[in-house]
Amino acid sequence: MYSQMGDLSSRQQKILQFLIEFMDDNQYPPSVREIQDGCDISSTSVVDYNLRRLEEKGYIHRGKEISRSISLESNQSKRTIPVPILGKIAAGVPLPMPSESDLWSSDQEMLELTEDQTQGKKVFALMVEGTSMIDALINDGDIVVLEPTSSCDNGEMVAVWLKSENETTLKKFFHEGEKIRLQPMNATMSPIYVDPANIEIQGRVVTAIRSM
Amino acid sequence: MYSQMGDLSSRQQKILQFLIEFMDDNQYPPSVREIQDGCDISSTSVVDYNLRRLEEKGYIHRGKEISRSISLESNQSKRTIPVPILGKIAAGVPLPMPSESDLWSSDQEMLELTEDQTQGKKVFALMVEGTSMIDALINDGDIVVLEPTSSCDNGEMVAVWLKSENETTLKKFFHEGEKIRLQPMNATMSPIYVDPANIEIQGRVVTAIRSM
DNA sequence: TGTTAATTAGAACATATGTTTTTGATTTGG
DNA sequence: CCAAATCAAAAACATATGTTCTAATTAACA
Repeated sequence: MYSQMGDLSSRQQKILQFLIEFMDDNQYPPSVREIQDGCDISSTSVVDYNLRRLEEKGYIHRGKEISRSISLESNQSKRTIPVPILGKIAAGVPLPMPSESDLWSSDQEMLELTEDQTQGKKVFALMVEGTSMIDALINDGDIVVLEPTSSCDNGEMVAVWLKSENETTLKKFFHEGEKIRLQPMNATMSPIYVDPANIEIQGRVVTAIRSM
Repeated sequence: MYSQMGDLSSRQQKILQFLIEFMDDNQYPPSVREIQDGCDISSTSVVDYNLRRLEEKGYIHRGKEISRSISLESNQSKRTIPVPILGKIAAGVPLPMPSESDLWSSDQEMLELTEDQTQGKKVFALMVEGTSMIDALINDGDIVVLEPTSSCDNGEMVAVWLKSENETTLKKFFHEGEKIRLQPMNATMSPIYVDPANIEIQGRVVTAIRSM
């Protein structure tokens, strides 16, 4: 009996499912006989037969005569990058500029992000406290991921330290003549114009994440 | 001769380094004899000895009498979960309720998320088009991660299909007497009250992600 | 220094494990 | 329906592989 999923027999599907679960639980691939037991198969040769089919069809890869050398061809879950949560960001509290050592100190609250989300950059994260960033569509409890920088290009979303206001905020940055325009993410909100001497860029916002 | 890195002998360091590289190249752990060759060690017993030390010190984990069952205890970058981006969500466009097969079909735009972000649930993702979700602090280009459901508890953030308005929107759900209150995330916005017969819950929002 | 613990070495052992073979059942296509 | 391909079962085989034993060597230490 064949199944809906492409060109795999029900037994091959079951094996593939077992492979995923097994390598999920343990950190190593199962042996032929463990597959046999886990999928209620009567013989190791049947396992071997179906593994060959799975390899032919490109679902897995095997090493010859090497035990536990099955690897999933598709489900290569990408690596994650540990990102330190350095602190909290709130109106009236300056951002702590992170040092190299901060980024690697161990007993730090950590967040696991994919490379997509860090964009390959060396980043740190902050938890947003309060609703003062609401015009940047950032709410209490959100996490913003920042790349340390003290300068930026037009149109980039940055964490800006407003000296006169004693406040750190997230805005889009535009250099316009003598002034700098800080544009909220929220299109219904109005921009503010500040003097270049009054601000200090503290980081470029790479990603914002909200967990419910 | 001992090294700088904590309490590992140079040989143990070399083995640990080899383990990382080997499991990076291949998708499975090395055998004792492969470690022996890779690290120029004269005997398998020496490998075994140092593996025991590495396990004692918490660097690795091994299964008894199981081949290639070494797993790294520290460098366990968590695995990512592929999440399908099933489509776009915009005002006036109903959400496609995903079927089981949709969630596993292959040639689908994919997003890699960590287990933290999916909260271990079987989820799908949608890209937000337009600014109609701005009161939920969701902007054009954002990605929302949803867990399929047709019911929910009070206070949960859900994707709601407003039949009369022919519109899908993201709101916090509150059952209040005869009516249902849909509360925007944005505290400056007002809630709307609707008749239970007029809505259809399409998914629970698990995470929202904005990439800059 | 001498004594103990840690490490290395070589060999052999026990079995875990991939592979093959043979035979039989089931399904598929004309 | 028949023939061919596909799949399953059981047993046996070959070796890959974790483990152990004993002895030698080196490092630690007081």
